[in-house]
Amino acid sequence: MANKEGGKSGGMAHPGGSRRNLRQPSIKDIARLARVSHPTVSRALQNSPLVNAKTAAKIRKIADEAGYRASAVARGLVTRRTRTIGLVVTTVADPFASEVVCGVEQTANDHGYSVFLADSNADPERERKVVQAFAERRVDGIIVTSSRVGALYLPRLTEMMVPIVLVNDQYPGAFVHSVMIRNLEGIRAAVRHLIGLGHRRIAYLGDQFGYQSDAERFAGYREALDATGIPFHPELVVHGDGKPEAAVRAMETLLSLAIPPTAVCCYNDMSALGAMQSIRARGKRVPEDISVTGFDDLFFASYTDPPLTTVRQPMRRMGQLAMEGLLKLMAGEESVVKIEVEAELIVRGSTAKVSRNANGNRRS
Amino acid sequence: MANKEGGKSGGMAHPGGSRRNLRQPSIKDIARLARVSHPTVSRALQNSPLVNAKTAAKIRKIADEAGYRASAVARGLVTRRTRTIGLVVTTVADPFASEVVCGVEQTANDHGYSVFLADSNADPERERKVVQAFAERRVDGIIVTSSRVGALYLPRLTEMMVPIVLVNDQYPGAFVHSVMIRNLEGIRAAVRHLIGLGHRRIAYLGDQFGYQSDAERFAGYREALDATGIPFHPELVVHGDGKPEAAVRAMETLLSLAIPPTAVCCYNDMSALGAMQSIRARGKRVPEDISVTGFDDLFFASYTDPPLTTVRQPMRRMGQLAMEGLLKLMAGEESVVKIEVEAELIVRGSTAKVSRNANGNRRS
DNA sequence: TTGTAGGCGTTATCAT
DNA sequence: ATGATAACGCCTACAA
Repeated sequence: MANKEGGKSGGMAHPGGSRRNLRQPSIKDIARLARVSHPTVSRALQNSPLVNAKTAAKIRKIADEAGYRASAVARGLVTRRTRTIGLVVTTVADPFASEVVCGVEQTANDHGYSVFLADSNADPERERKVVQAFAERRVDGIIVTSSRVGALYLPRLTEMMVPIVLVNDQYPGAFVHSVMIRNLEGIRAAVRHLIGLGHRRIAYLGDQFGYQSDAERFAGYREALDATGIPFHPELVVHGDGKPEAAVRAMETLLSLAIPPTAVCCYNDMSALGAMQSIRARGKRVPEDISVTGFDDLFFASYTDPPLTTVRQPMRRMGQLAMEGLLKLMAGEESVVKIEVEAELIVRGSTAKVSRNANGNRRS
Repeated sequence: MANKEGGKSGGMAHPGGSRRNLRQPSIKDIARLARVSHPTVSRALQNSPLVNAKTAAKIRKIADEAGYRASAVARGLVTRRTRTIGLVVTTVADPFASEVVCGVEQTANDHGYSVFLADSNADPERERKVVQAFAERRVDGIIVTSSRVGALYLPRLTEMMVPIVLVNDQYPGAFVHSVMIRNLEGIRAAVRHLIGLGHRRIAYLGDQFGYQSDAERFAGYREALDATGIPFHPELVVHGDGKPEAAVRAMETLLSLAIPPTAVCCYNDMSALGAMQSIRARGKRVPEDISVTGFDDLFFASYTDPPLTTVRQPMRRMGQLAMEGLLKLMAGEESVVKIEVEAELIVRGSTAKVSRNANGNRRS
C-alpha cells in the first residue's frame, strides 16, 4: 500500500488548517453589508412576507454573493429542533441494510432532514455509544434497522425524548412504532410453492436462533407444512447466521442427512447464496436435485445461476415508510406507527418440480 | 400493503408529540441541583483538573441521575467545531459504496465524529442540495465517494471552508486530497493472468465512457496487451454502466462478434455478474468457453458459479484511510493527502486456460 | 415594514 | 477551586 504524503500544498483555497482562522459570514455580516438589522436579514432569507420585497431581494443578493449559509447549529439551538435524525444499522455493508438506508435517506432529504448514520456492528458497547451520540446531537428522531441487541439498549432510548421507529426489529413488543415485513406469509408462500412442485422433504435453513424474524419465518414454514399435512422433521431445520458462509456449513449438515431434502427454504438471499454453493460443492445441481428459495430479493438474486426464487421484501420502500412515520411523530402526531408490508414471491429458476427418483416423500 | 394505524398510544413514555413540551435537562439544571455554578458543571463533566475531585464526582453523579446529555449543538456553536463530517455517495445501495461508508463511519466514530450520510443518486440538483445542507450543518469536513457529477458541484465545495477528501474520484486534478485504487495495475494484473492462461482474444467490458477509473482500467488493459505484443481490436471493447443489466447487453454484443473473445475483463464485479449471465444465456460456459474477471471483490464474488476471479479493492480500508486523512486535515495539518492503495488479483474459478479449439488467436 | 432586546445551552475569559 | 459574565449565530417577541 503506497502512501505518498506530499509536502506543503500549493495554491489551494484552503491549505489544510489555515481555514481555522477564517470565519464564515454570519447574519450580522450580511446585515452590515445590506445596511439593515440582523432580524431583517433573517426574515428576508426565510421569505417572510413581513419584509419589503425590494429590500428582501437586495439582501438575498448580498447574502448569495457573500456565500452566506445560515448556521443550522445556531438555528437548532434556538428552535430546539435540529431537523436531523439518527439512523442505526447493524452494518451498512449488508445489502438489506443498504437498501433501507437508501429509502430513509432520500425521504429524509426530501423533507429537509439530514441523517446521521451509525453502524453498531451488533456490538452492544458500540451501540450504546452511538445512541448517546445521537442524544447529544439532539436528533429529532431515530430509526433503528433490524436491531439485534435491541433489548440491551432500546430501553435507554425511551429516556431520550425523541420518537423511535424500528424496521424489522428482532425484539417486538417493547416498542410501538415499527415497520415490518410479513415474514410468516412470505415464507409460507415460498413453501407452498415448493409443495406445489411436488416437494415433500423441505428443509428450513434459518438465521440464528432467537431472532424474531427467524421465528416468524420458521412459523410460516411450519404452517405451510401443517396445512398440507406434511409431517415436520426436526432434522430438516438448521441454523446459519444470515450470511453465506454459515449457510454453507448449515447446508452441509442437510446434505449429510441419510435422506437429504429435495428443497431448502432459506432465511434470506445471503443464506441461499451459501446454500447453493454448498450444493454445487457436493456435486448436486440446483434445481434438478435440490430446489432453493431465498428471502429479500437482493440485487444479485436475478443473477445467480440459476436465478433465485425468492420472497421480495420492499426494502427501500420500508425505509421510506419508516421515515414517513417518523416525520408524523416528529410533527407531534399522537398515532402509533405500525406498518406491515406484504412479501411477494418471485419465482425464478432455482425451484423446479421434484425429480421422479427423489425419495424425499418416502417417509411422509 | 397493510397499514394499520392504531389509535392513541397507551402507556408509552412519550406518546407522540407530548415530548415537545418537555425539555432535556440543561447544564444549569444540573448546576442548581449540585449547588454550583454552570461553568463548574461544565468543567467537571470534561474531567478538568481545575475542579475539586469530590465536587466533580458529586456533579457527575447528579448529572448521570438526571440523564443529562450535553448538547453538541450548543457546544458546536461556541467551539465552532461540530465534530461532524459529511459523506456523499452516489448511492448507498451499491456494495462498493456501502463498504467505503462502513470504513469511514467506523473510523469517524472511533474518533468522536458523527457522520451525515447523503446519497446523490448522481443527480446534480440533489448533490447541490446535499452540499448546501452540509455547509449549513457546519460539518468539519467532507468525504465524497466516486463522484460522477463531481465537476458540477465540486467547485462549490471549495467555497466552503472545510477540507474535502475524495475516494476514487472520477475527475482527478481538480482536488488535492484523495484516496485512490491503482486501477491500471489492477486490471493489468488481471489481463496478464488471462494472457498467461493462453488467451489472446481478450475483451474489455467497461464502465460509461469518460470516467476516470474506467479510463485507467482500460489503460491497464491496453498496457498488458501491448507488453505482450497482442494486437488491440477495438471491437473487443464495449461499455456498460457498472451495473449488471447494462453488462448483459454489452456482453451480448461481444458474443455476437464473428470471432467472440475467449476472455472478458470486466470493469467491476457488478458488470461481471451481468456478463456471466449473458454468457450462460448464450449456452456457453464460464470458464470453459469464456473466462471472466471482475474488479472490487465484493462479497458475492466467491459465491458466483464459478467463483469470480477478480481484482480486490480494499474498500473498507479506503474509507478508513479517507477518514484518517480528513482527521489530519481537520486538525490543521498542512500536508496533502494523496493515497494510492494496491489492487490485488484474486484468482478463482471464472478463469481457465483457453480451450484448444478456441480460435481466439487466429488473427493475432 | 423594520429595529431592539433577550435567550437557546454551551465554552471561554476573566475575576475572586 | 469556583463564580460571574460574555460570547457563539440565530430566531422570536415586542417595540417603533
